[in-house]
Amino acid sequence: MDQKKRSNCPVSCSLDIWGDKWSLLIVRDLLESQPCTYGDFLKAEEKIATNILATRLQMLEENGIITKSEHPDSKAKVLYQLTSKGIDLLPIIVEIGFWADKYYEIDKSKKAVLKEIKKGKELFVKTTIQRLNKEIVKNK
Amino acid sequence: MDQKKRSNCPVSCSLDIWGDKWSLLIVRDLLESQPCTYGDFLKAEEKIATNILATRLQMLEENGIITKSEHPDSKAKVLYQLTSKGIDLLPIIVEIGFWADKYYEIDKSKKAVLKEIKKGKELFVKTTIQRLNKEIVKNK
DNA sequence: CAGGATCCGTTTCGATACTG
DNA sequence: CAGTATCGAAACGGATCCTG
Repeated sequence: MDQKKRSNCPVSCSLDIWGDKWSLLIVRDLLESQPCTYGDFLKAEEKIATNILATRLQMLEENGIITKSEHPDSKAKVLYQLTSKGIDLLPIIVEIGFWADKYYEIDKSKKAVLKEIKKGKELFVKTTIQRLNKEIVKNK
Repeated sequence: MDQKKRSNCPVSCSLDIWGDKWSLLIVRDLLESQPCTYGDFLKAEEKIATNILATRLQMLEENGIITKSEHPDSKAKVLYQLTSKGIDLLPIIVEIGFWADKYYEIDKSKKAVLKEIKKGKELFVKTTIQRLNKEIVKNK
């Protein structure tokens, strides 16, 4: 909401997401399987605490990266999903993937996915962004 | 040094750098102007505290992202520069730049640079990585 | 029962003073 | 100039408790 006073450097602008471990993992979870519930995030293997999760979800919403909406079935469940702005983070996550793949032992299935993406990175990024954007509308 | 026990997810692997505000800024500074001294980092507009800077430089060195070396002129000065592994972070920083440019008001000069890069991203990344790698050897 | 607020001991941050 | 030491403030994170 209140745009923090910050330098005009691109990196500096985006520190809320990239300068925070948990925000990064939330974005990753959403890019992999939208939409997610509060409980879905808690299930992730990195074990985020409930209060930390709540503050990060709020921050990401205020920054226009994600939105909340009701679950069609039960009011109790809340669905979180990326906005277009959030979806546009995909190319960055993909590049992080390439880098990690080069220097660390990563999961074999993830490795295979990255290899496929590399063949046609531009196309993959473009079509995935389109797909995710379409899915937003569906759940409106 | 001691590879932390961590999930094999690419994002999870690289949390030391991307999950920490200061590490990210250090990498940015180095990509913009190698090599840097301790004092150079302190001069950056984000005002990092000396103890924080020290811990981050140590961590980045342990992770093989940067190296320390003596200044040719005076022993008192220490030069920090990226390794090849660190230089390979460039594509990620570039993507962050594109994203920030799309959604935030960024510095005009930076905006112009990004526009140029966009025209030939692949080439820019490739030649810049080559240039930086050559410069490492020079200062050995 | 899912989402999330509250409490509280522990860790980390970060500003400044200080040392080699 | 390149770092350590100190110390109050802030953030973490785990358990538990509320609320619809």
